Amino acid sequence: MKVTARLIERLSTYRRNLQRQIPGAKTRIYSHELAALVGETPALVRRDLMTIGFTGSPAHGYDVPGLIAKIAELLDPPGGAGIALVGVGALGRAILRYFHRVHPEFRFVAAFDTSPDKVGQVFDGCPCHALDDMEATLRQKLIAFGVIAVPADAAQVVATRLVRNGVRALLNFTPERLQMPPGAYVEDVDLAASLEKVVFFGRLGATHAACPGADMAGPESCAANQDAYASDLPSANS
Amino acid sequence: MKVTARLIERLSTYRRNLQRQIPGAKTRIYSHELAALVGETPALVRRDLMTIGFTGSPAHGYDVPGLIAKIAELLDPPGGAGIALVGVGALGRAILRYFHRVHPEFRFVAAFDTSPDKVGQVFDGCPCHALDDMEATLRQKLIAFGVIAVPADAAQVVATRLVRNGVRALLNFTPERLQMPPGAYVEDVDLAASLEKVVFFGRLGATHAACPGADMAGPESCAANQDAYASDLPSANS
DNA sequence: GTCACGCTGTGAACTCATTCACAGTATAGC
DNA sequence: GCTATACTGTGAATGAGTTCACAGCGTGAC
Repeated sequence: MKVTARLIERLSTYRRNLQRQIPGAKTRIYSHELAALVGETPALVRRDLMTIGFTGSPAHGYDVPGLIAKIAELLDPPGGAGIALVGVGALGRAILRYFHRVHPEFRFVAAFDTSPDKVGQVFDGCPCHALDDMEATLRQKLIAFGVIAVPADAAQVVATRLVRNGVRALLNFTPERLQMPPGAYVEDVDLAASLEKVVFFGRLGATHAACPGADMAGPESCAANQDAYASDLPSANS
Repeated sequence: MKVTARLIERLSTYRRNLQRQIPGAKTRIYSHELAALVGETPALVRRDLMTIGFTGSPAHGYDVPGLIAKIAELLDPPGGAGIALVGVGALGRAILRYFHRVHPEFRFVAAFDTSPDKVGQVFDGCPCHALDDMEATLRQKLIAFGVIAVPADAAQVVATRLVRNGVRALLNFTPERLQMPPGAYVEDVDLAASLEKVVFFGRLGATHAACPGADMAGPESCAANQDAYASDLPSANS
């Protein structure tokens, strides 16, 4: 089974979108339906499900609960993942709140910050420790995953401390490229670069009539779904 | 010039990392130096600069201020971009604060929320309006870019309203796949999927010794830079 | 019972992105 | 001035990732 990051990302959205359907309304789904749900092609959906070894039937498509279970088996760690957050600033707190409310399956079991008035507080169920307690806390709670939401200059230092104490993968909100030992994984979320893309392609779409096709080609969602826009959407006026 | 989203993303990080260097310390840079700075290959850096039509000299490499200027010319809209935020919850406020502090070049000129106690307030320099004022405000301030940080169910409705009133590109923090008219651009930031990747590949790295190479191949940063880790890093103990 | 349909599973084709590899060239050293 | 060096610019090779296209099959209609 060749597992790429893109595949994991898509599996995650498959599951999320399947769960979002009214439960029980549809216990089976065709590749083209799931594809429409997540904005991919039916062929890719079929290939992905083939890749993870989940098979459907030509007659009824794929079994929804079974697929959700299969994805869970693949993605979810057996005991539930304990995650640490470093940096309880505005971004850090937003992350804690967001996951606490929307994705409680990700358990943030410890946060770390330098600020004395944050240490000791509990943010959305996650206790904030002093940075000095990091080593002890990480080892005691067997934390294997970390989220870095500190200023860029501190990122590498923090990352190094995390991986030295059992953390094996990081979500990095810093623009810094982190040096990691082999085997460790870093997923970067670069908000500035993302917004930069928005501004660039938005400007493009304005000038030329086009994102797609000709010359300066915009990607992804850009003009995907040329069909069925406009009038027959959930109306939003007034 | 064939411009892809990946290219824009890299250009953004090239610039950010060049600017982060002590100004004036280095007015020229070689492709392999820039590559090391951003975690890419020298060949890709050269290809990217070639793509945007920026040339260096074999003797001295690329001119740093010139390159920064060239990227700015390409990425930055002439008048500065006016951006709107919809959804001033925890995530929305964090976004406002983050960009206000770290990237003030992105000007958030209006925010929108349903909650009456937020309307009228100013968050990090960005005034919050009622959702009903969206149409007027967007048109009056000529806002062309939007950031969606509302609950998933509201995302499509909000997106539709935005693009109907002049917004041409969106940054979408919702897992919802937005239906857009052709020419409009959506950049998705899926925090749950990102964390899911972290958990998955972190777990992999634990079990097998490997992310790279064999069989279940992890991507990106995973074990990139096997060199120079460990002891000679900015020390972080105690 | 038989037929036609529409779906899955998948090898092969294709497209896009990255890396290789080297010709061309400007400098520094001798 | 001439040679060795180290880099850029870029066509070609490679390698992912995605889509095509179709064989195979279970189901519903008649």
